[in-house]
Amino acid sequence: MVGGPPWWHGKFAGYGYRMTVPRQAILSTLSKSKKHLSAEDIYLSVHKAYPGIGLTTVYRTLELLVRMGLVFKFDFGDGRSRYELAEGPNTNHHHHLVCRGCGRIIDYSELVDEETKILKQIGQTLSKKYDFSIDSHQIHFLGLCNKCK
Amino acid sequence: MVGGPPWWHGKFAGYGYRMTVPRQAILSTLSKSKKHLSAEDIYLSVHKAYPGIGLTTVYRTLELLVRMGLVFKFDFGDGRSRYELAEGPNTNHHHHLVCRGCGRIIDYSELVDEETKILKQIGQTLSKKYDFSIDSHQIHFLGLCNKCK
DNA sequence: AATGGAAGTGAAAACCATTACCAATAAGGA
DNA sequence: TCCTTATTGGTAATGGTTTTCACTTCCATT
Ligand SMILES: [Mn+2]
Ligand SMILES: [Mn+2]
Ligand SMILES: [Zn+2]
Ligand SMILES: [Zn+2]
Repeated sequence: MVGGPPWWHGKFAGYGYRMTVPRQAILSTLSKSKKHLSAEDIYLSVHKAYPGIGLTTVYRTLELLVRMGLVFKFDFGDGRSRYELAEGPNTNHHHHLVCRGCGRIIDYSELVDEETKILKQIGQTLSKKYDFSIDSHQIHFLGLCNKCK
Repeated sequence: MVGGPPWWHGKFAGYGYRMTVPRQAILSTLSKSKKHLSAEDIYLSVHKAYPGIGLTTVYRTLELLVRMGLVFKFDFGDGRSRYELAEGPNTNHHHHLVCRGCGRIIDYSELVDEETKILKQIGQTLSKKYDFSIDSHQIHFLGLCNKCK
């Protein structure tokens, strides 16, 4: 329940990156939110505590975090990218239902175990056949939510 | 092998839409390509045969076709949307490997039968639980292709 | 054939999320 | 503390997509 340094602290030095205040703040914001935040969402949130942090830095940091595998980047079709913390001690593997009417996103983690089993198998087959190293996957179900149909 | 009117001809009148030259041309371009075309790709292709057709119409038409379910729209992370004809007599259900290094997209249709089986099941469960009507799904495997790893 | 309303179109301008640029700053090992 | 270099923030561009608006085409009805 209590502290200790956040679990991502170690990840930076190893790559030759520095752990800075903006990076802390952005990771902290991501870890506290359960939504799918846009770059601007994150900028506004971070900006309250650290008004000096600029939007450019948010974009740069997100790109870095995605490259490091700490954050997932999604496109749900609303014209801006959405970010969420990758699986860690506090987040579970899940996929998404995307409403084409209102853009609502529903996370689901039911049955991901079954999915995962089959996807792992498929991933292995594809890796071999196409000489492609897979490091993550996304599943989107598209349709209409209860309010929109 | 030979003609008859394209299979999509019927789909328009039913919705109160008209079958026009630009729409014909765009569908024709999509049906002849095996790649994942951007709006500009389509514009350039269509423009050769019909120099009068504008980029705006391409965007508008693609939006319409996506709404009608005749075309799928994808975001593979290269900053522009990509389109491909939905499944018909000539196209098969498939999913994608997306290379984070060079952006290469690999279509695969191996094992989609197994996927489909499980996804149909999962889709039903989710539909019911979230009162959400699913009309399509996408699976992306992200990683590095042989040239990039 | 003439008419009128609705659907469709193209050129240009506006939009806006993201990126490039560059001078200034801060992190962290020696 | 000093030095090297990663990092940052403001501003200006970039570029894919959307909006606007006047004009054209389609088609059901006189
Ligand atoms: Mn999610
Ligand atoms: Mn494809
Ligand atoms: Zn909805
Ligand atoms: Zn590649």
